[in-house]
Amino acid sequence: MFETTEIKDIKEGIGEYVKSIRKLRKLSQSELAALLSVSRTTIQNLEAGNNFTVDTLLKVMKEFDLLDQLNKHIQDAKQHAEATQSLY
Amino acid sequence: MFETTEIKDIKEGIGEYVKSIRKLRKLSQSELAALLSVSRTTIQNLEAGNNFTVDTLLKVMKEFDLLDQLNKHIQDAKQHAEATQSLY
DNA sequence: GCATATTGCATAGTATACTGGTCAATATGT
DNA sequence: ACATATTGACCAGTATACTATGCAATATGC
Repeated sequence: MFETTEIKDIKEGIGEYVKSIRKLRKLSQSELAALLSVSRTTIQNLEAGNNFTVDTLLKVMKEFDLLDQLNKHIQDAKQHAEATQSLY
Repeated sequence: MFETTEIKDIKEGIGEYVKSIRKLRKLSQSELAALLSVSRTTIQNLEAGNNFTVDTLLKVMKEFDLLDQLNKHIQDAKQHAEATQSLY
């Protein structure tokens, strides 16, 4: 049907996700921030669902070895879009 | 084994992906920018693989009805992380 | 070929994400 | 209970994403 998810929902979901994997690794916000060379405030805002840059999110995902997986998703999605394109 | 994908690769991949779905919808950068109430420069930078905010990316994905799908991915990933957590 | 639309890139000003710091409230461990 | 660590929230200053604009290079359509 129609889109029910809002941008705010996604940002909050990402924040909760980052928090859960950070806990999995038994890291404090300060420790994670230090690993990524960003401030704790940046981690705090990300986890709180405020606006942030992709660089910040991707630094987190790189730290947690999620970049290759994400890259596959993006490449698949791109291939799908380009395949659809070529039908016309 | 080890992570081979770099942050820059992801941003470029996202840029190419956005460009391909924009073309699918037969929109110019200016038209998409107007739909999202952002500047063409912002779309240009996103597609070029420069740094950008999640708000910008999510506005694009919302326009292309991709938020629900993205939300599912995030919730699944979060569930997985929390399930792993509870094993300890 | 030509005219028009679109794109890539640069630049200056504005908005805002990021930084570094502090403090109170809340967890955590002994 | 207590001491310590962690978190959430705020604030002032800095870095940078976003805006608006212009222009050259490249597509697109006639």
